[in-house]
Amino acid sequence: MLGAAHEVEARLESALDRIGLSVAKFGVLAKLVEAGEPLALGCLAERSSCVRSNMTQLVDRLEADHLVERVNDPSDRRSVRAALTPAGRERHAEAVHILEDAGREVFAILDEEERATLTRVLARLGERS
Amino acid sequence: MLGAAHEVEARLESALDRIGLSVAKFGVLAKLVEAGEPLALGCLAERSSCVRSNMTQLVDRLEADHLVERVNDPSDRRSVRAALTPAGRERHAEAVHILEDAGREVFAILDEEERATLTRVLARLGERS
DNA sequence: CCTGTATCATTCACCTGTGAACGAATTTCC
DNA sequence: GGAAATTCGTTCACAGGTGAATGATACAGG
Repeated sequence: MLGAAHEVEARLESALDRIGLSVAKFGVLAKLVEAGEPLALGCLAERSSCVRSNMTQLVDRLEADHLVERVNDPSDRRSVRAALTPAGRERHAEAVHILEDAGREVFAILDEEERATLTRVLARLGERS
Repeated sequence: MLGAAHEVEARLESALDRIGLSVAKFGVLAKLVEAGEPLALGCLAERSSCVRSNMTQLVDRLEADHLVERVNDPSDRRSVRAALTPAGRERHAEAVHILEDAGREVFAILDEEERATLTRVLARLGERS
């Protein structure tokens, strides 16, 4: 039963791979775009439901790709915030289109009612941590 | 939408962790129990839908846990087969009980019709590689 | 027979995730 | 004001996954 999720995830992963992204990297870019301002790594980790050490490495790789930059927070010298670069914003826009296409393709085989049930059921399974 | 799958998987993972197993390790043990005989690593990888290099490492860890043993195949000296140890068979049986309990708990919040739709829909999403 | 070619498991480098331990900075509370 | 607790990001060791390269074996065809 769980294999289906891996299957779908692998599809999105390989679609994003064509522009040098991954689901994890896209998640970070999307949160930065949504916020509209640089976010602290701890905040990004929390919104991504992962541990901080993971976000450290993810931002390392995004920085190596020149999609985000680390900037210091003058109001809290412990904190480091991740800021989108112009390239990062652009890459995110491309990824959105790719994911829309991939999503349509994956769910095309379901009818309207099945999609609705799936969405509702998965939300119920996921909401209680 | 995909977050729900990770949530459910994390639940099973933490349940299995109590007896020192993981979903991946359980998968290998289950395939060996089902086959009733030692299986070549390549065969195990194919049945687990993963690459061979991954199975090499997984069997490394299972062997370190003394749950399986590598045995040579006299009919093909390239091949290495994984054989269940008595401890492996026993651990598998414990895991089956744990997973049954965890599965019941997770799906208890769905009614009969929702479970049926979910099963059918996920099978359709997963079957076309 | 022997020269390719295919297949086996392994190793390596990498990506994504976790948790524990750490140093540095900030709060909190006497 | 200063000691203690908390919070920040990083580093490390690990689990689990991928793909590419490699050496050893098996299996063609000529």
